[in-house]
Amino acid sequence: MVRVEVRRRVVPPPTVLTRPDDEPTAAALLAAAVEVMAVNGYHGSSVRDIASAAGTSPAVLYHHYESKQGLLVRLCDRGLDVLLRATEDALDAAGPDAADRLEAIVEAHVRVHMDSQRESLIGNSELRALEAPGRALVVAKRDAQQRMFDRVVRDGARSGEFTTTHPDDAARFITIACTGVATWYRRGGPLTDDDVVVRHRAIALDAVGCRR
Amino acid sequence: MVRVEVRRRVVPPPTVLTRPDDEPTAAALLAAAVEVMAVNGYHGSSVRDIASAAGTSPAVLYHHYESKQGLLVRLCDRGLDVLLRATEDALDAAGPDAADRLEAIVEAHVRVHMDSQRESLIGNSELRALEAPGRALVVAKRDAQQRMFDRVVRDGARSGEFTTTHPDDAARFITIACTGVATWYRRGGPLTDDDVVVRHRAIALDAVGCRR
DNA sequence: CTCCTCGTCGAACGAGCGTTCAACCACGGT
DNA sequence: ACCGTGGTTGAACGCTCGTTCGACGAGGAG
Repeated sequence: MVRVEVRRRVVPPPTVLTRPDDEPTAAALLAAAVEVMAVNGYHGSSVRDIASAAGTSPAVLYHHYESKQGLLVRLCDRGLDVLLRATEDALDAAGPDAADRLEAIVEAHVRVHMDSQRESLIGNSELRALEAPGRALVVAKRDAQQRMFDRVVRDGARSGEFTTTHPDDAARFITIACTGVATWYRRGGPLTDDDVVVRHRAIALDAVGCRR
Repeated sequence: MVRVEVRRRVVPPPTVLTRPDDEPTAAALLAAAVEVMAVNGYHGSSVRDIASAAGTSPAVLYHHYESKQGLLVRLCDRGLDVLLRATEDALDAAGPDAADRLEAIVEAHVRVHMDSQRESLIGNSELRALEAPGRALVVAKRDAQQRMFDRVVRDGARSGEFTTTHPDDAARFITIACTGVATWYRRGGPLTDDDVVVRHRAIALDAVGCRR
């Protein structure tokens, strides 16, 4: 009996797929996908729409990405990496006070959702369009992000800096509200980025019952 | 020259369209659409999916609704009516204290988003799938809902019951977090409906800086 | 009994979807 | 000068989409 390695073939040649951003066309396709999907959603955006927005043809999209689905996965994954990285960096730079730490991650989270607004929108509204393998990856990273908020709020509650009696729920409350910034923020609107950050830091502190 | 009335024909017979819920099949179609679209989104759900989930054929869907788009509009519209109605009723029944009023509308908002979870999900994530006329209607009702929160928080801030210095932002913060309940709440999960309500009332009060 | 009306439904329409592929062409090695 | 190679492309694949329509059959009027 001969055992044949069939599984491996499911994954296409990795050289181009694992580093798609080196190729300028791959990056253009990713950017175009962000643009188009943020407006019409995953199922509402056709491969032709995305390709033509990137100035190429559908066929070249398939030279750089496994499929439309693979493009979405890459897009969400990269977006979440940016978010996680920014939040981790903010925590590293913050002092030991729970209030400082909460303000730091709220600011990081909110800024990413303004700077990478469309990626964030897609990452949060197209979770259901992700098929199993990609979804697991994205959900894991979202959970990791949530856990950072949980930890900071829990620490503050334990130390008595925060008076909230429901730290995990308050943490989720805050995360959702800060993520929601991507849904309403408009560059050039009545609030500057800094305005949005300042207010969200303040409201988040209130939400955990921070004595100030 | 003869002028022919062509426009009129675009709109199908109105008797069935203006009161679709009286017809059991129309109601079944609406329920099926909620079920299917909550999972796959508007563009990800086909008319055939919806019709077969309702136990009928695509053709009968077009006897009860103008189009797939019309079905979505009706769905969002009805969902928002339920939400608005619940929130208005809660305000009417609440006392004069800003804290009581905020708790009342938070509870109403959260309960609707748990009871009509799928409708709420669709209404909040498929806004972009709505075409111009329907979208205007839905946006107007969403704004009305937001304005109720704005008013209550502003009143509390003016009277000094709430110490927040950014009442409108806090109101939006709260609305978004409470709307987000529809994205994570699971019936039979670790938290009962009442748990969720109690916690959201408490956190919302904290978020506006309510002295208690 | 006959006819006419009207709701119902299977079948089909053209369009657009995600995806594939064979032909193509520029180009580097021999 | 020649050939082989590998990225690029227009065209096409099979399929599913939203929507339409003509045949059908039950039921009331004459």
